[in-house]
Amino acid sequence: MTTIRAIRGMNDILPDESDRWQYLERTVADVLASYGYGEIRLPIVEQTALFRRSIGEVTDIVEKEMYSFDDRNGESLTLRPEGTAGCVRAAIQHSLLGTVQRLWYSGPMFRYERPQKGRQRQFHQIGVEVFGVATPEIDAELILMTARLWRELGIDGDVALQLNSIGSGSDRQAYRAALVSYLSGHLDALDEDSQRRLHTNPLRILDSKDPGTRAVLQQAPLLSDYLDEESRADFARVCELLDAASVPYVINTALVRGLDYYNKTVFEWVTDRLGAQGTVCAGGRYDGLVQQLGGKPVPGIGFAMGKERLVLMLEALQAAPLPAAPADVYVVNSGGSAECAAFAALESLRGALPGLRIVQHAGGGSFRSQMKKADKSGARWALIWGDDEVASASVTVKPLREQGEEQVTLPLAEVAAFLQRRRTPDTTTQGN
RNA sequence: GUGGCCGUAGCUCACCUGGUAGAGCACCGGAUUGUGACUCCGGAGGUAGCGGGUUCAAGACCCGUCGGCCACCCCA
Repeated sequence: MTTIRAIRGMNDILPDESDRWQYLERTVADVLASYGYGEIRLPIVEQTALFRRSIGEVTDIVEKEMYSFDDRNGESLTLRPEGTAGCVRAAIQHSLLGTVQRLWYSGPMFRYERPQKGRQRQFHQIGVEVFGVATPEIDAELILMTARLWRELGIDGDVALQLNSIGSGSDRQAYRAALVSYLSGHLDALDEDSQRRLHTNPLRILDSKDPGTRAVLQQAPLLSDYLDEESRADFARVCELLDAASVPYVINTALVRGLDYYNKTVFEWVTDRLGAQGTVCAGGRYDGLVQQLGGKPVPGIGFAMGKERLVLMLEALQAAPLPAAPADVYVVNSGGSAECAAFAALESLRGALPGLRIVQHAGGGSFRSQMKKADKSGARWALIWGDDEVASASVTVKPLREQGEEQVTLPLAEVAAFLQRRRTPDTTTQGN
């Protein structure tokens, strides 16, 4: 019998790692709440047409990376490859767009790509979207919020902000024509990928890594020369607000973003700690998208961060708190009536001391082997029930960590108070 | 989709130029009839990813295949 494995690129997150994930999720949720953002929970599956119409027909995502399938009624559905489209769809569907909306969501996304460090087929993002604000202070708000988040997470020293404006759709169209015209004159100096992109997504050529292509780009027309007045002014204002808040950034004129719906401000937080997939958070404005998907002409802006990549950062920088041992108290017993006594006493102990993590030994074995498990569990205390304790309605409390403390046998009625007195303010104990 | 490296015990790895598997850690039991950590003793655990080929003989060599990692591409 062949054993069944998880799908390539879709990983299990084991208890060792989930501590770090929870730390990330808690911290993000707290920061978002402190700026007044509300959580929206969205389906993982949407109509395929939603993504085709928003992300762009000629993007790699739509052309070859979507997990699409026919529903039983023949309708084409797709596992969401990103979150913005679904969020916009929900905002339109539920008429949320009459007022400003500050929203966030969290969950899995799916793209059929070759897995590598920081990239998998099922990956997890936290996304943030704001609808209904056309002015650039919201651009700055989002960026400031992410900057605060990196500080809270303790990774701010290892991420850098890149910023650009890609102007309006018509700015970009004019620029695209100029760029294609220029590059067409140097066709044989371009690498193979860039030659292909000349016809599909010419702006992506700007961030090519090929030295020959980069040389050609030296003399290429600049997108910034094609921006209209409003785009220039808004971008200048974003920079001004960031300066005022002392958030450092670098303007990267090659920064374009892969999805079609972006316009004006785009930004990326990048790191050199993660190998080739160094973008940890990215986003931008998408003022035409709501209308494009059938809503009123409401401006939008948003970003997404990759949870896997942030977790890798936390790990690399040892920024997350050490994982807590799973137990505060480990309970051993000699079976039979001692087991019954332990069960009864522990239920009332859990009621009396909420939050105290009490692990009851299961699976039998000698006291010796049970004590070994107690030690391995990282628990601070072992509670011991044997025949003597049952006979005297008491329990033995043995300290496993403290130096110099003796084990004591207490009447059952006093155990809760005893443990309560000795609980540290921070109830978590450090394990392994 | 393309390329490079790699698949030996649960984990990290060894077995040198082919002679039918070994260590450390982890796990289980014991030394200590009801008490962990250190130490000592013992035990279990592998059809060497899978399939084919070369050979008297393959974990070692060759081909294929599946899987992993990293990079290209793409992007969070």
